[in-house]
Amino acid sequence: MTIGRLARAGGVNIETIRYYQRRGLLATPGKPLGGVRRYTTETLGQLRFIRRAQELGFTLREIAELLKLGDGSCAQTRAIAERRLADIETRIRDLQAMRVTLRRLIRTCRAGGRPPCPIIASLAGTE
Amino acid sequence: MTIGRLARAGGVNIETIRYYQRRGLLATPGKPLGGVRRYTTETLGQLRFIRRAQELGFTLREIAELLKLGDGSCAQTRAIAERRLADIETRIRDLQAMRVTLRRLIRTCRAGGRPPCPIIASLAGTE
DNA sequence: CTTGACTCCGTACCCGGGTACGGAGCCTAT
DNA sequence: ATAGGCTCCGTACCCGGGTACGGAGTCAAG
Repeated sequence: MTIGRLARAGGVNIETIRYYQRRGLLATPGKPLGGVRRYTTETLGQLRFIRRAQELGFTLREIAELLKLGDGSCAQTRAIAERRLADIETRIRDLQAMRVTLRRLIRTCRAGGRPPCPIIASLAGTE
Repeated sequence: MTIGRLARAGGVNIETIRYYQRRGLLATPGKPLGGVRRYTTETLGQLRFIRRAQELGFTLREIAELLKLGDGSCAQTRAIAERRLADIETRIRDLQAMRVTLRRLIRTCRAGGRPPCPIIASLAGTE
């Protein structure tokens, strides 16, 4: 399979595949002297691995680590996953705090009369 | 107050202030012909406004809008806040879905015996 | 009136995750 | 055998939110 077909099969841009190769996430197959590189379904599997891992919030750096570890060290893999989970939980908490405050501001704003707008007032610190 | 003091008072880098000026978030006071620009507590207030809005998840582009609207249009301000809130809620849901999956994988991994690692297997699609 | 700290300004660079461009070479169907 | 489509490769650019650098100018305290 050529890079174009690989890209379509994986649902990504051709340039994204080249980018992953540069980042060391995908191997670049040798090309037959002035010819065109060929990819196998193994590469497609790796590409899908990357996309699935991204959907779980792993960074490309972590995905590279996971791919390097392979199936070998369950404990190290789990450590990466646990770091990612901790980070996700922090982000959820931060966003929930934002949500609470925004909801309150919007509610006050809807209820309130004319200016000063409570949202602006709150941001300005002149509440 | 000079830019350095403004930066310290606002808890940001000097370069960040210049950046906000370039982005149109902060006005650049005129300078006295070959002298040094002076800032007032009003600018400090705007700077704090920006940081507070950032903490609520507003982008710099939105903050620029909010500052331009000022205290005038409560309805438009609220519309921006509602868009931000909707976006935050989407992000929370996405992160919660990631969390559920990661937790499950980590639990399975901890429980499981030797390879294949369930985390890797799941990402590889060979579950 | 000099020294040291600060400011000004333009420009370039950082991160992460890509996307775009363009000329040259290859490959396949007609 | 030639046209069209694809690939290769280097390089540059995008987004958002900044940070860094370096030379020249300014300002205040000793």
